[in-house]
Amino acid sequence: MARNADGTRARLLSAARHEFAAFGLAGARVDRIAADAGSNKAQIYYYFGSKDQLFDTVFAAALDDLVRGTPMDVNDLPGFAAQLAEAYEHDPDLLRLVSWQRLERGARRERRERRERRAGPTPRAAVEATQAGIAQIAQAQAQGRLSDRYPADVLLHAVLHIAALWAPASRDLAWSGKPLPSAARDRIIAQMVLDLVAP
Amino acid sequence: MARNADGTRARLLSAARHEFAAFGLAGARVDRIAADAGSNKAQIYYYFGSKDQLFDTVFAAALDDLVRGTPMDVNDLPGFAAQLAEAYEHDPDLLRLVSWQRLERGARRERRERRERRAGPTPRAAVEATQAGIAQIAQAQAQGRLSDRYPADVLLHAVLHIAALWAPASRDLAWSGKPLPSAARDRIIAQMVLDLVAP
DNA sequence: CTCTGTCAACTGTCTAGTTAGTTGATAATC
DNA sequence: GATTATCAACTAACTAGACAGTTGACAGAG
Repeated sequence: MARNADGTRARLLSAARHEFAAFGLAGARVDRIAADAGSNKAQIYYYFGSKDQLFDTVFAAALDDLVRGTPMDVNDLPGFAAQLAEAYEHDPDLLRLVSWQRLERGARRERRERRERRAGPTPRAAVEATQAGIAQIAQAQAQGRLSDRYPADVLLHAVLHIAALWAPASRDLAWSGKPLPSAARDRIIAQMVLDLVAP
Repeated sequence: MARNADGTRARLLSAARHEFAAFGLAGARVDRIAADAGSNKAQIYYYFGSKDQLFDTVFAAALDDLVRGTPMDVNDLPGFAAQLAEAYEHDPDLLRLVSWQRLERGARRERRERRERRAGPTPRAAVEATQAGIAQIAQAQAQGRLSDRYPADVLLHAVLHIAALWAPASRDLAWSGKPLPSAARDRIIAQMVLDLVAP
């Protein structure tokens, strides 16, 4: 086997991303990740330390990628939401990872676990982008370019969730199942956001 | 220990509900459920057949309770959303169960699992209520009492998600963390729904 | 030679599911 | 009304496999 540290690391990360997205932290199998990456289980511990740390690394990378790849445009929140929806469609693992992270690595009391498993660190780039986004929205509201019916953080939160409305991880019983074309979906999402932010 | 089949079954269900809400299907421990219920592991298999079936039972009961306890009022969707939000606040396990169900029991391809674990059945009462709700919304739209900017199923879907905006399982990085009073939260949710449904 | 990357095999623990047997209530039999 | 049979409810102990994490050896590159 050719020696290639960066390549192995990247293959492990990619395999871990798929595995965690599919099965979550508790359901993921370290052996499966190693096998999928064409590597060895020991490599995972060599490179990432533990299963939990591997998950945190995968999650942080995914979120940072998303934030960098789909920057918020405060002057076009409807378009931003539509772009997000397309990112989610293009990579269905993304929102699943987010959901797993909320459920399994969030700040819940975790009544009693073997090892005190503390919540994972939040990815720096994503946190900063979010804070900046809230500030921009607040400013636009102050200038009357956006409705101030809602607090800025609530508004951003709502926009992010509306963008995720079509993701498989959001589907509920109200879902007819008939697949809406991307363009139509984007139009609906943009219109909904417009309904919320129009001054 | 007094013998009480119904009581034991109920205690097991309640313990399972907490356990599954906290840890999900893969993370839940059958032994813990039995211990919490003050019962025995074998009773779980006696009453429910398997861990998966126990989860499905818990989930169906939770969803049916919710649907029955918070019926949709097509003439007051904003109020309906606010009521939902209060139900979610009152029982934080509810939306966690829904999230776990989507992630772990949904119709995903499940790349390869030991046993062919097919997706769980959808609770009858909830499905019927949802279909009825969509029909009512469509009718109200046809009569001009609700905006027809959005298809009826999309509208209901959006309303359900907006109601869940404040649930811990939805919190993302845009979340400031400062707890909004229930009344203020309900007002915001109702306003958002109004923005979407006003003709 | 030595350091880094790699891996097969191993370990101790955990876990879903099973089993064989016990207990208590109810009901039939004398 | 006492004795016995029956069955549902219950339990402790067990099994077989799965799992996260470890080790020690080995190989290629500088």
